[in-house]
Amino acid sequence: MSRSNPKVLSTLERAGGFASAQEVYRLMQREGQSIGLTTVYRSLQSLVNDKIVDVLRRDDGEAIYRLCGDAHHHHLVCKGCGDTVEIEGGAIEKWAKTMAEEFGFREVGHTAEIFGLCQRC
Amino acid sequence: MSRSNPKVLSTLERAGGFASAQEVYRLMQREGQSIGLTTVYRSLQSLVNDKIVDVLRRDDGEAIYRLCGDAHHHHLVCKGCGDTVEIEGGAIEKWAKTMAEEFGFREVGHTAEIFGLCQRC
DNA sequence: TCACAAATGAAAATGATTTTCATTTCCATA
DNA sequence: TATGGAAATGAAAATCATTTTCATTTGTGA
Ligand SMILES: [Zn+2]
Ligand SMILES: [Zn+2]
Ligand SMILES: [Zn+2]
Ligand SMILES: [Zn+2]
Repeated sequence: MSRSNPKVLSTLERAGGFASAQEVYRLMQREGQSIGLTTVYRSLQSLVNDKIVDVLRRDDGEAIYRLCGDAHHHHLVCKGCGDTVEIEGGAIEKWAKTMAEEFGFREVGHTAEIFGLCQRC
Repeated sequence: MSRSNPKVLSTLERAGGFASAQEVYRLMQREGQSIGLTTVYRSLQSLVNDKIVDVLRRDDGEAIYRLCGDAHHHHLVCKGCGDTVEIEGGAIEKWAKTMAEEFGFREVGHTAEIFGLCQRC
């Protein structure tokens, strides 16, 4: 195993605590940092092992890395213009927890997103 | 778009209603059915569009297709073995509706999924 | 300084999925 | 029945994220 390159973590933070390996890599490139894509992948994997970040999957299958302990929230996204509202998910948090307990699941996470057409669209 | 090849659906059923495109393809090959991988992918996609199957992601990113009833529901998925439980989402339905109203969104849909480790894993 | 382990990254390999495109199968209508 | 166009098919190539290889560089303690 290898240790995580600290610049990868700080870039993930700067990206809003939520990005794919490719996105972290491109962001670092744009900022003029010299790093290899391989190192980005290895560092993110190492952060996952250390439980410093979570890994989820986008709908298209790309892995996205999420800083743990980040202020957890959900999104309301407009299908028309892409406008996004960050929303509180209290009801969902409870629901996820209840369901997981009921079926004996551990180390539980969840995804939830609402999409529709905003007033302007 | 194209219509689903009926043999793909019946193979998915025979596979226990839960398999990846590659697995459906290999199964059909083994059974001596002549079909192209492309057609398997297209048929599964079409079944997803028609809401006859759900699509989820394995931990490794591979898409798995799952036959499901037409009633709206959500999933509790094991990150370890892929085992899936269909669950009721009453709390979520209400939450999505409330949030959408609050922000004036129309034609609203949502996604929600819980993942963790099941008892055996 | 030296030796050795860890870190790095370019390039190649992998593997699922999508795209291309030429061919075949259907089907409605004359 | 013949025929023209639309839909379906699949082999091969392209795509794209991710992993593996491997040679090189860097760091560190003796
Ligand atoms: Zn909008
Ligand atoms: Zn939540
Ligand atoms: Zn399990
Ligand atoms: Zn729902």
